[in-house]
Amino acid sequence: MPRYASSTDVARLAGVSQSSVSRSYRPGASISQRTREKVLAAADQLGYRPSIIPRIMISHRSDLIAVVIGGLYNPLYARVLEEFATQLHSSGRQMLLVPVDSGHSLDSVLPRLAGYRVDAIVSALAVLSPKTAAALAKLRIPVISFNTKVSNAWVTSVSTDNARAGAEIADHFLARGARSFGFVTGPVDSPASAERLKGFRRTLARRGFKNLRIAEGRFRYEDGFQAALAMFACGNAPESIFCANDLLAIGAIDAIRTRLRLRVPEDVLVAGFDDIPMAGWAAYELTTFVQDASLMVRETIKMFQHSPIVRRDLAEGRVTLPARLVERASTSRLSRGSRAEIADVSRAEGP
Amino acid sequence: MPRYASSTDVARLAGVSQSSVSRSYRPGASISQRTREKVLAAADQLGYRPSIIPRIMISHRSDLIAVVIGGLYNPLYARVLEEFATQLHSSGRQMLLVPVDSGHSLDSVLPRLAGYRVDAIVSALAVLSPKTAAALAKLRIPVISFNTKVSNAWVTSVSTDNARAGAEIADHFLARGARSFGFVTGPVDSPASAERLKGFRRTLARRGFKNLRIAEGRFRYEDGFQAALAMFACGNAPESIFCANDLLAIGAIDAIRTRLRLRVPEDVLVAGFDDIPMAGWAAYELTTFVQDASLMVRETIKMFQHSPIVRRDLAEGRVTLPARLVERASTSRLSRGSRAEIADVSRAEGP
DNA sequence: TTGGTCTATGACTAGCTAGTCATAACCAGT
DNA sequence: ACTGGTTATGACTAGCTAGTCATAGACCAA
Repeated sequence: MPRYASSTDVARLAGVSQSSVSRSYRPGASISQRTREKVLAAADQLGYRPSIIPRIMISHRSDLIAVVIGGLYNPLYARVLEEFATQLHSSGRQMLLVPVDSGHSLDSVLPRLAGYRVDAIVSALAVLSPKTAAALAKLRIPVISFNTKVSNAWVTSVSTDNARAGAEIADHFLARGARSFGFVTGPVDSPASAERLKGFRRTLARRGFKNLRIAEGRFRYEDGFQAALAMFACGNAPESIFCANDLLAIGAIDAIRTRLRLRVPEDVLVAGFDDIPMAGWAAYELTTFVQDASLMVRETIKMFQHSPIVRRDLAEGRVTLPARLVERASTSRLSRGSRAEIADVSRAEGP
Repeated sequence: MPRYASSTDVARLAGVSQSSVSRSYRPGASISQRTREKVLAAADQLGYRPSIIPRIMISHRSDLIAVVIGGLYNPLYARVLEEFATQLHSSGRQMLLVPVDSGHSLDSVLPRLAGYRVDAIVSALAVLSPKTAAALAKLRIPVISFNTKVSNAWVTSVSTDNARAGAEIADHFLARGARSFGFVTGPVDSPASAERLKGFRRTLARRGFKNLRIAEGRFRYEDGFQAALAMFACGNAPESIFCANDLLAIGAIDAIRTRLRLRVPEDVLVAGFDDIPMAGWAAYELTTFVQDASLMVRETIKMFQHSPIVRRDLAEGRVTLPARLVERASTSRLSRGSRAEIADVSRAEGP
């Protein structure tokens, strides 16, 4: 067991009081050069570092921020996590990383986090049921829901304007000449996916296109692959497909090209969401929406700088950031008429 | 400031002693049903959860494990991190995530980690200089170096048998008929990359092939892309390329196909390392090596179950795991003779 | 009733650091 | 030498929980 040396141990060895040891580590404290040197020499010999554990008890501040996250297979989340770690670290706080299975609730980990007296919880991905929210309010832990709009006195949220993006891509497809449309969803309980669909569908309807093929996915490459096959299997193939995220879109492109023997973008336009690094790869050149991870994280961290009690009303507890469309080759042009025959996919398997 | 309720608060409200509150949360403790109910009701009202902070002071055990990691842009690392989080969590420990820039030293974060009295440090990616190692030994914090062979009384390591894999892929290329070879490295200070190259080069030499083109990369897609262009730019193009990781390999494939207008695998065989999800994508079908993340993490966690003092010799502090070759289409066949003319890449830009 | 056993409860304490307060040491000016 | 002010130091304490120990109360058998 790694028994850490205490300031008392150092004091004994240096022949001074514990107070002097403590002072040696506080800049600006009233201590003589001579004593400080004695202390630091003794500390070095014992491998002493001041503990912040007692301070947590006294000050009720742990500088620990719990980040509850899952789905790191999605590079966007990996990126967001790294951004969180970096920003928290540089503001002198530590990140307690708590894994959750996608869609799982915070409930089961709450007691443990409370036990460590975390200063705040950032919940990306975990479900925030009203019951959980109530429990959090009782514990008085500020919670920032990342990318999911929930909000009460103790829960605030930072998210992207998904509906707006859905509307934008609809007009983008129309401007490129597409006249039939498909959408590949995320998991049914994903509000982000639902909002993207809503904006997409509403704008299409407003422009007079009510027909929208929808295939279900769960945010993974394989789902996009299968969804594309399913969409093209029963005739009436769409000329453009908007996918709830980039992994789905890339899966769809691979299915369209390698199984259906169609071309992207000549035969089908495909767009995604997130702008993960793979979207820029030469094989895909995927049109997508950038979510500014750095900004989102910065806004999230701002959220718990000020006590939730300071906030005047709930609206202040909600931040919505725009997503920016990045146009790439995957939606550059349709070559109507030259469309190749759709390959037989009756025996379609997974990739 | 989220002032957590204390057991004394609960005791006062419930009209019992602090001891009884504490006992109410310990299964098997000597407490009457009636009292426990009173306590739990009061606790619920105040939103009380026992703090583990005082226990850390008394028992010298924080159940905190620091994981120092960077390079999450590489899906392998994201995967490993998630695995760590999950396994640590299910063994009742918490993960303190510390970000580092690739290749940076542990030194700068060490005082902070010591301040939180972490039970152990897992270092993936961070450099472990002898000086740092000495500091760690003084602090008496066990350190497990993940995927880098370092080892002294307080530092143990878990890594992959990289040289072996390099040898294996050399023979694989030879068996597929390749007679010229290229290698794309990781950053110069990456031991993993160096070992993979070493095994690859030695085996080729042993089989009579001394000529090996080497291009430098830094583990990213863009580097693989540029490395491939550079390799083919000055004539003498290799028939097979082994890349230090999958991102490099995928970048190389994209460059070979979209810029050089050559085919993979017909004109060039390409293999990578890590088996990230993208390696299995239909567009690439990349031959690569699986590192069993789950097993590596399990072995790493085992490392700090037993005090380093218990270990009888240094050899016990080093675990090397095999990497398994996954053959996919990217190395399936060369069609010698039919090789297309290499496109002009004189004005080659990034992807 | 008495003595013994068992259960339930409360008082007390270890563990460590940063801050408060009191005091000791030192210095300069008179 | 003495006063007043400054600087350096030590004693003491808050903060919270799980464990130890002592004791009060309940219960049973004799």
